[in-house]
Amino acid sequence: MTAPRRVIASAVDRLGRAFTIDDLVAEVRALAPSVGIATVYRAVAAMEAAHAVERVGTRDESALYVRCTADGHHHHLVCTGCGLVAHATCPLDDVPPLHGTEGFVVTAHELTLYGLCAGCATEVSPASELPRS
Amino acid sequence: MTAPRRVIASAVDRLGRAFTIDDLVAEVRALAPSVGIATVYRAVAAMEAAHAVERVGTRDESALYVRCTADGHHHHLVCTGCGLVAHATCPLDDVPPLHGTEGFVVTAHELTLYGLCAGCATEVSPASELPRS
DNA sequence: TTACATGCAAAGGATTTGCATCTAC
DNA sequence: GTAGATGCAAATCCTTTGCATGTAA
Repeated sequence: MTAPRRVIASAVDRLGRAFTIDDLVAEVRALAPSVGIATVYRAVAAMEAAHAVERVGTRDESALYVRCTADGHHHHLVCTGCGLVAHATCPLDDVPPLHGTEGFVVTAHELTLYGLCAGCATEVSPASELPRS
Repeated sequence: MTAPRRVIASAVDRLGRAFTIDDLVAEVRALAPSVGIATVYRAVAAMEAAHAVERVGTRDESALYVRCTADGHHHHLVCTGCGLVAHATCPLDDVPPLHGTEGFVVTAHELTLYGLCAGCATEVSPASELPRS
């Protein structure tokens, strides 16, 4: 575990919300200005392989990630106002089969929930956007 | 409605499965070799705006699309073996709240189901992969 | 006609990689 | 000492855009 990796990991923790590589680079460089972009990309790839972060889509042509604190099968609830992320249990666990499957055997699914967090829900402007993919 | 648009639309129909722009360009050029890549990108963007196709993720760094035949809110079931796509009703319609939301108001969700179609489920090798995002 | 579609090539932008150097263990 | 990490710059590759031309209505 090298110093840049430590800085990157703590930057992800400190962000506490969905982030792009650019977001993360900015956060990292606030503390360690010399860290290269390639290093951040490589660190995020490693964290993704280790299930420490998960890609939840795309924002402005860039990959969007969230820190994955929960173990096992779960999903993410992303606030479209501020990017805050919460974990949610899988609502499909209780849903038996699936309609319209036409002989399909479902082996996996991807689910991301979007909404407004308690803070953003009470604000005036419903905020702009966040993801796309 | 120009000739290239017509060719592209029918190519999407003929594919009948999840496709990348490259897949579509190949299919289009089998019939109309002179069609430019930019035209395909523009046509797909128009079809996406018209809800005729939907982006369901990424495969090999390229956007992955499916043709959207159903109206209204629905999801897609993508065969990881052959890319065949089926439509599925939303299994979350029946699921009331959500656990672990911590004050979140859910306004939208993205769900894509993966599995094996009837044909691929009976084959020997479970096939490789398909999406990523 | 008149606005929109097309094709080509160039541009843009995120992400990856080569390589020499450095660092953790 | 050695494998892996780093940083820089160059390279990749998907996607978009400028522009002159073509085409549908």
